[in-house]
Amino acid sequence: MQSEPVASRSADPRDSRDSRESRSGTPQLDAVSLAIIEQLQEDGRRPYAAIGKAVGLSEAAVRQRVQKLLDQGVMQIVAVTDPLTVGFRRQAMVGVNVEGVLDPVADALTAMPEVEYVVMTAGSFDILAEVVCEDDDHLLDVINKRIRALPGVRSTESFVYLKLKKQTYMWGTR
Amino acid sequence: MQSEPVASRSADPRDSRDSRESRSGTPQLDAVSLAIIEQLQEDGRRPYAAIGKAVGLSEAAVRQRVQKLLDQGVMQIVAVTDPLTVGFRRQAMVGVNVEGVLDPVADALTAMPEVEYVVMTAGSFDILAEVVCEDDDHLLDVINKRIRALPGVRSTESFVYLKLKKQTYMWGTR
DNA sequence: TCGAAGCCTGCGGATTTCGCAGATCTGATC
DNA sequence: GATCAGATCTGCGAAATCCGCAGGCTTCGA
Repeated sequence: MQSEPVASRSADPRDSRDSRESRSGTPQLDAVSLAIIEQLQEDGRRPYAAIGKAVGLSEAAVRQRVQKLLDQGVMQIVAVTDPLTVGFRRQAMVGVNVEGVLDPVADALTAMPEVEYVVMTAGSFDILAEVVCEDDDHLLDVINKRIRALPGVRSTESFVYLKLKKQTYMWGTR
Repeated sequence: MQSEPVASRSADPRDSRDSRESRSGTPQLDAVSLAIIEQLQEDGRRPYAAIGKAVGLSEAAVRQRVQKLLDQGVMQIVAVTDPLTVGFRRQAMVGVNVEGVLDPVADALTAMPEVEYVVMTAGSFDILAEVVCEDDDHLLDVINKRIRALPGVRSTESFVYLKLKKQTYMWGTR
């Protein structure tokens, strides 16, 4: 989860227990957990026994691993849709430029229910945020009154969605 | 199960009856189906009986509706993760400017396995594409050798991800 | 009026989930 | 090297869930 180089993985006395965490707090996943995730990326409701057969583990072991992955927040099993199908008529990606530290702005964006996706980036924007709204008024309100009003926000640029062409969640399956 | 976009729906002339389609080919969802989707956005593995109790339907009815929603491609139930956690070290959003028609370029991007997300936008980019790669070399290769090489691509701008702050799939839950 | 289609309910039987106890393995400590 | 603690896996009933199917109700058009 961190852009930090993983190079310095020396003998850290602490990271013995648990599933070995890097200093960024990101759990280290072994090949079996990756295989389980891959199975669930194909079908989030696949039975544990079927997954177990595919990855070479018992049903109970798969169940425990899945539960742990969910608890740790490594993955979530959810229904995804095209928002346009579900009644949200306006979506946009908003590029944000920030003065000073990024985190307060990123946290404020994260707290907004209309914001589905927040990522800090390197490039001509500091933060990219995806906004899902019901109509133009709503979108305008979120961008102009709420996002641009945040302290530290220097400027924003919006990209209104015209058509969603692809949406996948299957890295690992390739 | 398919890497097919959730967005694209088959404009089949036959299914005029069915659950009533608008001319965009998008199935019209009633309040109950929306409520079911909402339940599954909270927990993709929630039992049908529990969903039925929440939306006022029998277990079998929920099951049939869910199956239909999946078949129609309205929603998918999948595991989602932060790719950085799962071993993909470099991600970027790529803004693309196109000369002429957009669709050939958008389709070419959609066909690339490293591209997870493609959307046509209004604004200073014509297309936004999210790229998931294993390392810097891979990312560089995709952006410079593959994307920029597409016929019709006038220019691109990349935003390398530093940290994913938020990722939700819960429209309707608000 | 009739038939077809869509959607719902109820109901067993097969399957899956769930909780738990015991076995195994690994690393840390002395 | 002996031992202990923690984590993980397996096996196994009991409970819950999933699944297919038959039947009822309603709508719509011939």
